[in-house]
Amino acid sequence: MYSNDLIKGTLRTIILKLLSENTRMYGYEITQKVKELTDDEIQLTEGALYPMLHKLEAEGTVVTEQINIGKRVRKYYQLTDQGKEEAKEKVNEFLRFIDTMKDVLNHKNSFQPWLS
Amino acid sequence: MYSNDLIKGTLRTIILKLLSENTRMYGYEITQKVKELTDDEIQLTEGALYPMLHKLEAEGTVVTEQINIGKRVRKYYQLTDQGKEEAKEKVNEFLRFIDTMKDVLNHKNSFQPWLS
DNA sequence: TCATATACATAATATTCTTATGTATGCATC
DNA sequence: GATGCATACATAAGAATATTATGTATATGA
Repeated sequence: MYSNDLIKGTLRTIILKLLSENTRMYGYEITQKVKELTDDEIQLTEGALYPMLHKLEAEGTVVTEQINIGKRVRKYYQLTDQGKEEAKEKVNEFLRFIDTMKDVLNHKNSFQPWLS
Repeated sequence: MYSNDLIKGTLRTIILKLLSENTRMYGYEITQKVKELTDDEIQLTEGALYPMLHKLEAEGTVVTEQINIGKRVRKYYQLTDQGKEEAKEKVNEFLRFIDTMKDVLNHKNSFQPWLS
């Protein structure tokens, strides 16, 4: 498990990516998929996930569909056309961003002969 | 320039990395170095930077030294031993994290023959 | 029956960021 | 000498997003 603060700012992008690959998913399914893909290293918390899903819906990025599974309700989320577009952009931007971050974090920033 | 929300959660790690390579730096210098390293793609805002530096000082991660440059004051930040340790950990953890994120964001998550 | 998994949700709080604002010096140029 | 830009610090209000805790309820296997 990573320390929590690394995940900040990535939640939206993760959700959009998964929805862009899966046509439709429900909240709990998203948490499980992320656990699986990251070998338990990233675990989404419900208190962050559900508010974000609601926000995406309010924005028109996703639409929902409620399905009854036995007596339980399951709420599916699916990208709108606008959402699909946004997903592509966000994912690409994030991939570029992490390459930039790699440059920063791998870079030797100064020559300090007294340390060698 | 990246959209702002990508930078979230990375500020602390960026600062620690730069300080671990440069023995000591002042706030403005950090903003300029990041601009330079990222070809202007990441620009730290002062409203985020200074509070974070103050927090790092309060935690004992860095110590400060004020230098007079003409009539202006410049405040240098330098990692403590504890800070050096933390810097290594945070940077390594972040590099691992972005590899994990790459897995998530590059992964084809399901086989959907009706889409091909 | 008891624990765990599935499945949703919200509320209080904390953290961290943006945006705006303030102070002040140094320097080049019009 | 005024004006603008760069240097250099700082804080405050507000927004966004996360954590932690809690609540509801069904399903299932030991």
